[in-house]
Amino acid sequence: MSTTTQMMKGILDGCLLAIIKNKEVYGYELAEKLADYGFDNFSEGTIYPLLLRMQKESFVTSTLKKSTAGPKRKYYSLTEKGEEELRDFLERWNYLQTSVNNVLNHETVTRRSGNDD
Amino acid sequence: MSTTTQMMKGILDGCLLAIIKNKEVYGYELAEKLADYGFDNFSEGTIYPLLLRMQKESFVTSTLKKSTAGPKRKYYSLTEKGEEELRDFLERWNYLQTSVNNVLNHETVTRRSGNDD
DNA sequence: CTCTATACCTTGTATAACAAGATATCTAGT
DNA sequence: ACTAGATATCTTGTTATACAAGGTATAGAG
Repeated sequence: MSTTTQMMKGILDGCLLAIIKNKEVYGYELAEKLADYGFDNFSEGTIYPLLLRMQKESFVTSTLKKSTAGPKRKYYSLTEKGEEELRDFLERWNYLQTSVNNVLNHETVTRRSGNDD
Repeated sequence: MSTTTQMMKGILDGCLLAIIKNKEVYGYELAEKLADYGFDNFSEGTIYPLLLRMQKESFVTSTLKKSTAGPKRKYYSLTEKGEEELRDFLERWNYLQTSVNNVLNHETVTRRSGNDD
């Protein structure tokens, strides 16, 4: 398992949420399109289980549509709950970025008061 | 398990490397000091196994020193290999940050040559 | 009818964070 | 001496998630 793989844990789902919000997509497309954003290609064994998980949690819904060449595609779109989850992710991601960069620059922080989310 | 927990995977070790490079520290201290950088307190069940792992991989070395109040402290410092690992981590982290932020801003990336956009 | 590309899904494995608990050391109070 | 509490380290078992490897199915081209 690569080291970058570990860094994607808990981050990839937020990325998918952001992509789906922008534009209806199907799984097979995602596995390829992520490269457009600078990621290495993600395996289908990663994408599909994640999409099913997110649907189970009602973050996304799916509809089958005919393909021009192959079996039907399952297009995903964001639910209201998914948008909320995306907003939460954005907050967590920004906070993580700041904290990690603080460590890397040896900049300590005056602690937030009584905040535990 | 919290959602932020997942996001720390493969990131915490780089953070520890950065802290240790800056200043010799012992494990118990780390578990507390990370809060200064904006992180929630990390459990000792996270810190100690990670330090042992990094020592096993020769990223850090340790020396026991007397404590003013309690058992001996195991102070860790960076090896040459550890510094190299830290540089690698920095690169991976910066690349990850950029890629994730690209996704979140829907900014695709022109990969390699053939740029006619 | 076969081959290839497209499209989706499942099973099992590896890794890393963490909760819970075990162990040991030192000081202070009784 | 004994007890309590803070300090300090380590281990075991659980959980979440990325991924490799494999399976299934559809459609067009030859």
